[in-house]
Amino acid sequence: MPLQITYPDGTVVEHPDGSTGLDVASSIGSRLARAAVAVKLDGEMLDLSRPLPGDGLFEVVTDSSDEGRSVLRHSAAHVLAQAVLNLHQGATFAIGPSITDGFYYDFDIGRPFTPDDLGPIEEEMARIIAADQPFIREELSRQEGLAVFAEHRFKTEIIESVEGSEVGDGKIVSIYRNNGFVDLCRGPHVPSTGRLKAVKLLRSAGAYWRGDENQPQLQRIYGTAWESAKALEEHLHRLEEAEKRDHRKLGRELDLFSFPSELGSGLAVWHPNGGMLRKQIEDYSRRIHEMFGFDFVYSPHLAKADVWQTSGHLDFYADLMYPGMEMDGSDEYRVKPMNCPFHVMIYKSAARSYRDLPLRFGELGTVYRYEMSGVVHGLLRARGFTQDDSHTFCTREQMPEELAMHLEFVLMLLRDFGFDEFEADLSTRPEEKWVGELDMWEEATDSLKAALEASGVPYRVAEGEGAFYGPKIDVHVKDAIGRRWQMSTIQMDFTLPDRFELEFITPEDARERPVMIHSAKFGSVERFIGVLIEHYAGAFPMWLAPVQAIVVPVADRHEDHASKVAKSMRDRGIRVDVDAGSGKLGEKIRNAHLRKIPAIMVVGDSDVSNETVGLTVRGSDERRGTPLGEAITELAEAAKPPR
RNA sequence: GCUGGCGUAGCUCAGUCGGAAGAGCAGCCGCCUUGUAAGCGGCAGGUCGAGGGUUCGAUUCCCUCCGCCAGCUCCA
Repeated sequence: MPLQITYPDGTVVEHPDGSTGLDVASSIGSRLARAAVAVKLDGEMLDLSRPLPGDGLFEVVTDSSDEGRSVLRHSAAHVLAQAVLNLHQGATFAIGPSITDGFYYDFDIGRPFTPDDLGPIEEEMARIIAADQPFIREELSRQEGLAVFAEHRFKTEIIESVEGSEVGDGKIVSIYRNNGFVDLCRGPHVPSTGRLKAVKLLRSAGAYWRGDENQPQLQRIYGTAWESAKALEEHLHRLEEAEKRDHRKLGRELDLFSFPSELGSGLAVWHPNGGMLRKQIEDYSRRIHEMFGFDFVYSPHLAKADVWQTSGHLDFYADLMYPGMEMDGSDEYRVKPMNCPFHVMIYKSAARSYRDLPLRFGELGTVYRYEMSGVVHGLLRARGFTQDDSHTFCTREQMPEELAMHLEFVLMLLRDFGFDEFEADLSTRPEEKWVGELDMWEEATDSLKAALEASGVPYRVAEGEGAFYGPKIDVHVKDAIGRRWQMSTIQMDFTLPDRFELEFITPEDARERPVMIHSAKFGSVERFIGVLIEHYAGAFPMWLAPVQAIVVPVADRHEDHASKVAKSMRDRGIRVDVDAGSGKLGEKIRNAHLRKIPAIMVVGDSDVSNETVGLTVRGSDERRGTPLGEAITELAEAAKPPR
């Protein structure tokens, strides 16, 4: 019986029984066949050399598609394993998947890899690739599989744990052989090792078996593979560019902040430039909170341990909290990891009526969390940081409208900071541990969903990933180089009002519990600034730039005039510096560029006599002889915050 | 927390197989008086992350601590 093969354009073409993916691809075109690394039949990926198992929708997976690269990388991972096993007597191997932009493989060679190990492994891989060994697929029974990998405990464990979703309901395992090397693998693979044109190993690191710190630690080697040397080059170049944006590096270069080791890990100090940047951001936060009807509150940095007991933090969050402080004879105190209990106290400070609700308490609250030492990472993961935190207390009836408002709020804020691509996660009720009433969960989840639908933000539902105390929305942004960052969060809470026995008086003079919405719009101010620095590569829009303009006198005799120009700019609210150094003009211009100051104003003889400046605004050309008043008006306009 | 790699001047980095610590930039002082990305000369700057050990002698070797970097499922 000939196969009825449907092409992506809908045409159906007959192919003889036993035709392979490569046969079909070749019949379509030789270029396509050359670019092919695998095929898909009804969505299932198959090796090129495998006879098509039946009729279906046929697609060619080419080497420069995401799926194709993933096949390349997976095959490269096999070659890596082959090389390591060749080179290291007694080595065993665990898993080696393709990942975004690369691949890795986990090994146990009885010792860690050092950077010096990578070179020889790469050479061995090059040898295997040059030999152009074919990858051959075989299917074995579970028993046979266990026999083949009897000496490799991790492979054995994988076979034993294979679920019904795997090949043949888990009764059959597939393996790939090339030249004596055998790996357990679902496939598909490229036809032969020679198809790997551009492979590079990047680094080694420890990694726990199955990601579990109670399991043995394996040694992982990371690498990357691309369809061509050029694509590999481009990728390495992108890595370099990302490195240039590193907020820790830019933070030092632009003199924004530092992490003095004397203070301890994860604790930042803000220098004047960073302080100005941060002030602009926090001022903006206050303005927009006020706009959306939030009240400002303030709370201390520590509180009695009892309150953390009541809130549940000591039961669920103690690992991340700094240990208690006890003065002789008095109560134990804890530094705050969150602001919620304080805002709850403010709620409780008076008898609340339904007429008071919703109550929205906002605070730039600094919290401290003892993050594991290995995860501390500049501003993006610090141990002391400030949340633009709010807690909204409202009735159940008000909940949908409040949630929609919170989402509108965070989207406006993120857009104002130059992010325009969003993705949201809607995390729903966990299967097992949860509190509150089922219909309340459903109502809240539906409200969050409705708010997301209305906003037009694409979202995915993270089934069961909500906290035990309520569903939530996390908003992610894409930055200038396409990376995804989690920023804002809007979180329902059905447990704190209970734990603290919050009440309000209803129109019927009954007592009822309010519900509570936690929300952090920046997430953490520190982290947000870290992301902003990387997004803008340190070249902030003018309203955020610590120094917005610099006046550069051409020679000493222009310094008085430069000061006057600066003064009149300052009067218009522009943050301006004068470069009164003794250097040449070129040097001062260069320094201004390095400081990423948005506007440069050069003043020389003709400018003094004509009341003009040589104006260069970032992104546009120099304009010699611009009238001073015109320049100032223009810059004052450009320096205005979005709201 | 765990594994590995690191820690030398404010910054970026040389160097010492155990025997007097270096460069560039930045800083300071002079000269130059400058028109859009580095003018020239000089000076100063380091308990070689901290503590302990081995040694005649430690920045170098060993141990502990502090700090930094990468990674620690994107599941054959």
